[in-house]
Amino acid sequence: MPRKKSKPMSPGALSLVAARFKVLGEPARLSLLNALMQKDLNVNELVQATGLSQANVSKHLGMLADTGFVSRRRHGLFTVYSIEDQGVYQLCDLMCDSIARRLGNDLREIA
Amino acid sequence: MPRKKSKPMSPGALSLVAARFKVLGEPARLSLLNALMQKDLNVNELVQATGLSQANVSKHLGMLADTGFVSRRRHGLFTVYSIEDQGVYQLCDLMCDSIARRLGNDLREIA
DNA sequence: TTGCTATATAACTATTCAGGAATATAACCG
DNA sequence: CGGTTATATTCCTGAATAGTTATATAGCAA
Repeated sequence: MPRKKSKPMSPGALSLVAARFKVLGEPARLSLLNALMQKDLNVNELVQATGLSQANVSKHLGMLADTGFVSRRRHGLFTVYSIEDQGVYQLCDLMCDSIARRLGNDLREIA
Repeated sequence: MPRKKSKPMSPGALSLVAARFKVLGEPARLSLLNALMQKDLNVNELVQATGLSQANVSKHLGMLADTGFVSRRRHGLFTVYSIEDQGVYQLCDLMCDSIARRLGNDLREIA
């Protein structure tokens, strides 16, 4: 039973939305966000939390900041990052729900 | 003021979630989903609705079906697709909200 | 100033992947 | 059966981009 709720998106809105989903679609960036969801962290702490290289972390953080998902503030030598777009919590929760449903459906198909 | 709500995701969960976000992160696929959000459509109708080539549409539909976002049923010669994962409605709504907030913030920064 | 640490950026490489062209498969009709 | 339509798939090429290495910038301390 289809739901047919939301209004259709314009082509412009579509590419904006897609671009934003794509930012969340990289494991490295999602890993950074995941770490920041626990507490604000500086770059070196994020390097240790994720196991990524410093250059790679900085690059992805730059992209996350440019797209407004995180914000940064300097604290002496350090740059501390925090979640800026609180929507990422719900987005990740929803996606996890979606995966849980999918796993349940798959199991049913096998059985 | 940070929120710190969700529990941290395991590396395995992270890559699953990222992979799923990535599926939504392609304009062509999001466009197909957007069309299907209005009503179920067959491949040729989706070709016309999106302006994409038939091969391209079939390929993206295959990926959307493999990941459980859409389902397909054959109807004679036609294959009719429909939204299977109802979560895409909320996901798109949330992302649109996120964009709206971001645009508002940007304007405030300029002013 | 020099030196040190933290972070950002630039240049390069390698991989991923979207799109197109051609072909294959499937389902119907005569 | 052959023919036609609808859809799927295969192969290829080009563009986008993640990751590495090296370097640059920023801030602090002596």
